[in-house]
Amino acid sequence: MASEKIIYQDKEFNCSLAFTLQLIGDKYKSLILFHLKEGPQRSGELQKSITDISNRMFTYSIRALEKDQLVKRKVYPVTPPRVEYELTDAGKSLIPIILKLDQWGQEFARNHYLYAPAE
Amino acid sequence: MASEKIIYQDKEFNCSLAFTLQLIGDKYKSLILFHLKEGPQRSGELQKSITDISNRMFTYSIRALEKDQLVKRKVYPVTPPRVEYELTDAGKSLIPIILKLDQWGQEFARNHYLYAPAE
DNA sequence: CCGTATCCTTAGGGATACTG
DNA sequence: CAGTATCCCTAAGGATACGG
Repeated sequence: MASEKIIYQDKEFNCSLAFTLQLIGDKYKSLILFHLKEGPQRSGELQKSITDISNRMFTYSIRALEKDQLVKRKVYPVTPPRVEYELTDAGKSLIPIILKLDQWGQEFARNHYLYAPAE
Repeated sequence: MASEKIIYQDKEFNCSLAFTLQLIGDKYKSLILFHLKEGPQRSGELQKSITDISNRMFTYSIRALEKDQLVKRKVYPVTPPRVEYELTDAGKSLIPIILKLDQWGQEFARNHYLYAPAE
């Protein structure tokens, strides 16, 4: 049994699911992890791959993921600067679950006819 | 390939993961589904099982889940009223994934020593 | 190219009180 | 018991501009 409480950033979680959601349950973090699944990506490329994310939220989210050690940041000291992000082992361990969420959404959308008709 | 767009409630999603997150990626919805995994629950019991949810957010979330056909609502015409919620098939299909997220959180917390010491 | 800072708007969410 | 309605506040998030 793991019914003890999790303490993280001055918050208490009596359910580990609630804790997981705190880490990746927002609008962008799991999308970022998802787009890193093939390997390291340049910062700009990564940001572009996530449509409709503002610069501000991209930085905010990737910083949080970095602090939680789900992604690693690599800086190449060149001009102009080159920055790459890649998944840590902990980050990688989330990918199979995120893939399932993606697949689930696909099926749900198909079953409910939510796909826009192809042009 | 399923690279077409998903349209849902006047929003476009070019990634089915983003769509999934729209459905259950907030603070409470997946928690509610999670607590329904054993079977139907009375409204009050369900709400109590989710610590720290306000009445307002409980109603709001369960209505959304109902509209998305992830939970079913059963009303017994008695006084005082008795209302039960249970998972639909679509809702049930999410449980294995949610369980994995829960387990992932447990492990992560253990690896990072985030559990409060037992008393 | 990469990131920070600032300003501003909206949406998420708590507390309380009230009805069938 | 189950649910709405109201009020209010905080945090999520967009847009823009600027600096190393």
